[in-house]
Amino acid sequence: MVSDAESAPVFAKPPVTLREVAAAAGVSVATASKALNGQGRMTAETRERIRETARHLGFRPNSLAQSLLRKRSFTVGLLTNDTYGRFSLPLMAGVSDALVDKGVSVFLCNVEDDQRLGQLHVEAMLDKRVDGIIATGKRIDRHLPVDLSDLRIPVVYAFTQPDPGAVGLVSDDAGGARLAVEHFLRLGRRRIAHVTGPASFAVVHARAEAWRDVLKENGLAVGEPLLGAWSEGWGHEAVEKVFGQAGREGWPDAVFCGNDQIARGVIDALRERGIRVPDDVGVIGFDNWEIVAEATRPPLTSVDMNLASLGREAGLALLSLVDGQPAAPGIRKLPCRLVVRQSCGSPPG
Amino acid sequence: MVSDAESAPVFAKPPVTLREVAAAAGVSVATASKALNGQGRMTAETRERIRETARHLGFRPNSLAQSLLRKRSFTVGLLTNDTYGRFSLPLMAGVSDALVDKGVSVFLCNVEDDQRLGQLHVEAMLDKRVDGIIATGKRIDRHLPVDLSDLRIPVVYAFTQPDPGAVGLVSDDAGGARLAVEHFLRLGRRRIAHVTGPASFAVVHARAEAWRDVLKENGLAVGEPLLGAWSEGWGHEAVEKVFGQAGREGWPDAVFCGNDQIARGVIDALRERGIRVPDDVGVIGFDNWEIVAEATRPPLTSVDMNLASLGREAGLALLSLVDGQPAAPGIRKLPCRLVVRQSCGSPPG
DNA sequence: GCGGCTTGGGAAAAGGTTTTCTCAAAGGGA
DNA sequence: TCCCTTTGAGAAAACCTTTTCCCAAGCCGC
Repeated sequence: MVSDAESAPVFAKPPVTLREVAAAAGVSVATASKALNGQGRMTAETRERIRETARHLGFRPNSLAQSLLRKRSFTVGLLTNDTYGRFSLPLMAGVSDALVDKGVSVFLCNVEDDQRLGQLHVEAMLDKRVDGIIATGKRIDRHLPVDLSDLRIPVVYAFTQPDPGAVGLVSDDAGGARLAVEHFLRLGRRRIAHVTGPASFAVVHARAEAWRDVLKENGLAVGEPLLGAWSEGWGHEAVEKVFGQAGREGWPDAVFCGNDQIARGVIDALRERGIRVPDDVGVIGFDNWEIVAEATRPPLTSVDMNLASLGREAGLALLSLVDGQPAAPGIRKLPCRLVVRQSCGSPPG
Repeated sequence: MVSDAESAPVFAKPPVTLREVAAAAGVSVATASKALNGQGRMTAETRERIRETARHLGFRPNSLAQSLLRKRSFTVGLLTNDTYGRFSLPLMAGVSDALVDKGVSVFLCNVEDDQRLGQLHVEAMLDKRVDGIIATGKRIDRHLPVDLSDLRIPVVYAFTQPDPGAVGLVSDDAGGARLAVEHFLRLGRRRIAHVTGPASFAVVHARAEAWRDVLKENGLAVGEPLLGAWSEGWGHEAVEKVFGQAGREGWPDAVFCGNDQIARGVIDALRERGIRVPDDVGVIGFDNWEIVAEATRPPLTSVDMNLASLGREAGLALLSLVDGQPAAPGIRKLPCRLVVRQSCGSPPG
């Protein structure tokens, strides 16, 4: 089909410049620029002729030159230390999604937990004149290993601990927990246990407190949450602790879990003890990690933190900051939603 | 500590330019440039004085201006349609890791399976004068929804189907399968079943063929692989099919699974039937998805595709292409490795 | 016929850096 | 003392686009 000469990968042919377009159309570069940008005054036919020439030549303006002039690169940096994790991913997709339509590209910077790497990435981004930075991480209550508090460009924090005075977006964990517990209550469940992660996580306390609050508001007995690891194994252990003792009548009829892996462990352990889910006990997880939630038997009802939306919001917030809109500093909490599957049963009706 | 005036986020202060450094040092910009880049001729003290001035002023060259001039942006694009998946992540980390030290930043572009989005991202990257593009995806045997075959910049394909004549890096799935089966053989297992994904995936055939070959080479009976879905559920089903019938003597003593989720389903189903892992049956998975492999009971031995290395290699390959080194086109397969946990038992000795 | 206004379009600067060319001064040999 | 070479450093072009001025021609009213 194509000749050898053409099929050989020749990367040399340089892109066509505005100067060439102008020459081909018989005008000056100034006029050409104005024609293409809808600026300046000229006859309609001149404008159209230039546009046609540009189209024909496949002209695309050099972003580098534009950025240099406008002092705006249409580029932002996304800093994360959660490269392998499942939190950053939907979040990044949301950011990218919100920005691509506005012609903004995203530099992905994985800083691990390495100060040096963080420094390196931030300097590279600054040198490349990013318009702003979004910082994200695997924990809502930890800082990235890098100081962004004194940059000359705007910074938005999403799903990570913001610096004081900065704009931060996080999930409303307490609200998410309420969603779960109130769902149980609507289904007629009354003895609702809470099995969650380690005390060192802020979200553990936020969710536990909300769990406690809802129970109190409804005049129900409140116990202590069971703190452990974020793992299936801890789910098993917890079931042993709670269901391994005493008479059946003291058992919970619902377990609200701090994440989906714990919930998975809980469900498996319950099944192994012959306790039926959802008939005897309802279970709700957190994170709505689909690949886990859909594989449990029965599929797991779970709280979704809407991370993609969080990412989109973060992208838009950064953009408006870049445009000079003063954003209200402080932490904004975005609502979670409950994804109902089959681990809680149906209302008694 | 800091005054209000200082703590207010003022983004205005522009970066210091070479011109300012030159003025402060009492030389021309040309001399300043040469001093900082180790070019040109001047007295050692002049050079050092300029460098000191630059350091003191916190001068950092504007990458945009440099790129414009050098026609080299130290920026590459990473195209993927696997934003939520677990394959792209380690791969992206590897790419970023290989490039950050060379001052190269990575644009992350999530194209989903959307042609329009792909086009949009590619054009944005081209406009921003990326030096090259790495294409990656969730399947080794599918193209991204975008044509990269005729760009004027180098492209490397990693873990996705390359265009003919391009440079492609993939995992050696056959080699990985051999690793697994040979591990079983070393442990004295002789009746090795293979439960894997749908026939529409090329890797399914590559791995199954390697499985078959190793068995043949060792003079063992070869059956048909069991094709199904990439899910835990299919793992359960498969166990039922294989272990649900006939006498114990016909049962396999090992199951090689096409991914870790299937393996997890297999292990759970075996346990539920009272068949012990690894005593009665050994199990090996594929992907080494740690969060799954470590949560199975017992923890799962699995084939790791070394995706981070794949990413690093892809990054380096692209860089050498950008530097004008002609790389051998075609698909290069990178070896897998076996991560041994406890689902296969110990050698008989 | 002339001053002023509009219209269509160009020249040039700006943005920050690199690189090539040029040039003046100094030094050395005869 | 004169010529040639080396040394040290600056001027200017180049990269590509945008934008601000500026200018010439044509038109209006008077």
